[in-house]
Amino acid sequence: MAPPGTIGNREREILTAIVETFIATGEPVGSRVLSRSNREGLSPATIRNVMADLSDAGFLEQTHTSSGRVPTTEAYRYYVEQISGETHLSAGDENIIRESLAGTTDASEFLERTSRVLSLISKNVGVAVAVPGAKNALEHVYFSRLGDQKVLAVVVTKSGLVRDRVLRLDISQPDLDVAARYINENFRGWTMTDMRSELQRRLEAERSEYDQLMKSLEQLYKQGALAAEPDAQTVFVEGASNLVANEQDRQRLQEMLKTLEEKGKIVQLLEAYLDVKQEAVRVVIGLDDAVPSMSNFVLIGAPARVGSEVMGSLAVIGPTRIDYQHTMTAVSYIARLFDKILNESE
Amino acid sequence: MAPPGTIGNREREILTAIVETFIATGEPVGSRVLSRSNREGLSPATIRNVMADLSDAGFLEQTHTSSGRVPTTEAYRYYVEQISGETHLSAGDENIIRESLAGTTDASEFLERTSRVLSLISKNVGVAVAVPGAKNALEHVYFSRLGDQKVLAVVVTKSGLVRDRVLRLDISQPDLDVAARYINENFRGWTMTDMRSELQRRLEAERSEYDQLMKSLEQLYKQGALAAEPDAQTVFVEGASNLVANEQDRQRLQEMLKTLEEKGKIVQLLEAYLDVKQEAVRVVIGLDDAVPSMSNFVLIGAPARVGSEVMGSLAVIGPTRIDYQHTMTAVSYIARLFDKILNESE
DNA sequence: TTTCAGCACTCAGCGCGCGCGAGTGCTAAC
DNA sequence: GTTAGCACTCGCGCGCGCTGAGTGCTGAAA
Repeated sequence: MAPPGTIGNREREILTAIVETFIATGEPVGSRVLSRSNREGLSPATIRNVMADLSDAGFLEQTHTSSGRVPTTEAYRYYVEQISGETHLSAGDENIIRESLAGTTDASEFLERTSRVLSLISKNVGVAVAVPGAKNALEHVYFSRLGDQKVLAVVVTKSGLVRDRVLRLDISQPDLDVAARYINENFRGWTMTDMRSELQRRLEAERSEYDQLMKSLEQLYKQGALAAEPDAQTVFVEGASNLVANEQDRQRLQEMLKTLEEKGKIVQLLEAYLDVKQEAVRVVIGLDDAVPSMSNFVLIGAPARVGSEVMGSLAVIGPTRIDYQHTMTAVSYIARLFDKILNESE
Repeated sequence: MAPPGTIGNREREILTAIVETFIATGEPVGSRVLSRSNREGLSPATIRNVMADLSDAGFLEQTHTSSGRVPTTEAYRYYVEQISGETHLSAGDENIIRESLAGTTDASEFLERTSRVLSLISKNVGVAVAVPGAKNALEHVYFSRLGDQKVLAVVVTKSGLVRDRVLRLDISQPDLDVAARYINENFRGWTMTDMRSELQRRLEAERSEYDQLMKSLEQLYKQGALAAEPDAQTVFVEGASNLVANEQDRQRLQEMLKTLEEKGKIVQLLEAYLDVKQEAVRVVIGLDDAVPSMSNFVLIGAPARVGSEVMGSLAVIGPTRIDYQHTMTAVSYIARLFDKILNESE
């Protein structure tokens, strides 16, 4: 017998088999079925011994003394380590993805569709968020007087992210044009964050002169015309209805749905777990420390980037007994497609 | 005894009492409780007689022979007819509404928040849709070349609806400016629909000349720069998680959630049932012919208008045992507020 | 004619006991 | 190290009877 905590070849094989059959059936797996599907033809008794060891090592649990075994969070972590590397996307999935995402030109639209595609393919919750834009480079701004006291502000980033808002301000169109020209000429190519802080510095410094331009800029700035906080519209969640099938407890189901409605929480979740610096698909098993009701749920996600610039992230949220292989492949494929499609037109 | 089908004074009073206590408790109501709460002090036996009549008339149902009575769809319809007219918004609700909606300047933002506010107040599903914009008057368009082959198109309507999209096109900025100026000078104030058809006519007519302007316009038009189809982003649904508490059947729950995810279906639902020409709050009881799984659900909605122009609609979707009085008041209040807030700055 | 007390009847829900069967751990033999 | 055998555990489904809320009906009082 292997020392507790360690995993030998035999153990690994059986653990993998348990995880896979549990994912397939959703029911605790016993030694009998396992022995039948085992190609080495081990007897149930032998398997029981191994299972006992795996239980000691913390990879398996029993709902009650005489039930089959259920993989623990640890078991899934181990399982995912084993399988990662292999990738093959089914033709059907590839079709769905290509059809839904072809012809997309801007990041926001791509991400919105992505959430839908992911939910379709994984039969779970697909989410996507577009990065606040704070780190994006400014392409240009555009101000336009609307009605009596309303001003439309449009901010466009190099990466094609567009964001508009209507402000309650009373500035004439010529003044707006001057302000826009000032920003476009001085700050094109700056990140939003840098631009904001530099602008603020200049406003402070030149307060004394206080000409019309500075006055307009200050008003625009204060009303958030150039703000870059996460925007509610840039979080996309799709397929929440799939949770109904995957969570029996009504109380928890309701809490999870509520969480998914809070866009801010989603952003937080993805930011906390997805290391945007790393390109690969990331699998987080057990989301309970972020969202208590999601203890037996996982996040499979990846950053969405164009070249080296991070534009957002995409992920699938599903129960621990999700099809990891399948989902990881799809996520990774779409992440690469994102880069490819959005790069080709720059 | 009143002839079957008709409702006398006594019957009406009892029916109202039944509907109200059922809404409050959610459990079939029997003759005993009813007699206790009845201020005329009728005995259970008498009430039973009346209840039998109401059952015959199709206003009450029993889940089984020896259970209390449950109001039918008909009963709710009758009940709503009775109560409509009275309105008083609680101070708490008014606060929530004022706080959430104050300072909103554009219709889209207002409607988005409205869906959240409605879901909070009614503890049910709040929805809001912004009208496609087809009937909105054009304020101006704005085209901007982004990257190598990308063009940003922004369309602004008089009512403050902004809509942007990125197109894959290769037109120079000067050409874009010419095109934008052409549209702004010729079509400002036109409805989107009229503008589109007139533009198409001109394109056809002047095809022979085929100068650069016409060429740009045609490309822009074809890529949908001026399109006005319903946009996914202009449908707001909030509070879907509240359904968990209100629908016991998992199958149906899942179907309903799925329906709420299909933005198109929501638009359809509101369009079908809300007569935008009419200003008042509309209550639709039993949504089964539109959505089979929503047979015991109701829609309480109103058009959102600025002056006489319809900008969208807002509604609450909830179970038949919703607090009609309360919800209707909130919906009506917000609809009026919409007009007031968005009007004052034009 | 209307109201109501009394009574027999219905039936969902609940708790209880029981047997089935899947699955286990342990032991002893190979 | 492997495995057959065996005693044991325990969730689950089923049937049963009781309880209590609620009904319809009848016949008497107002």
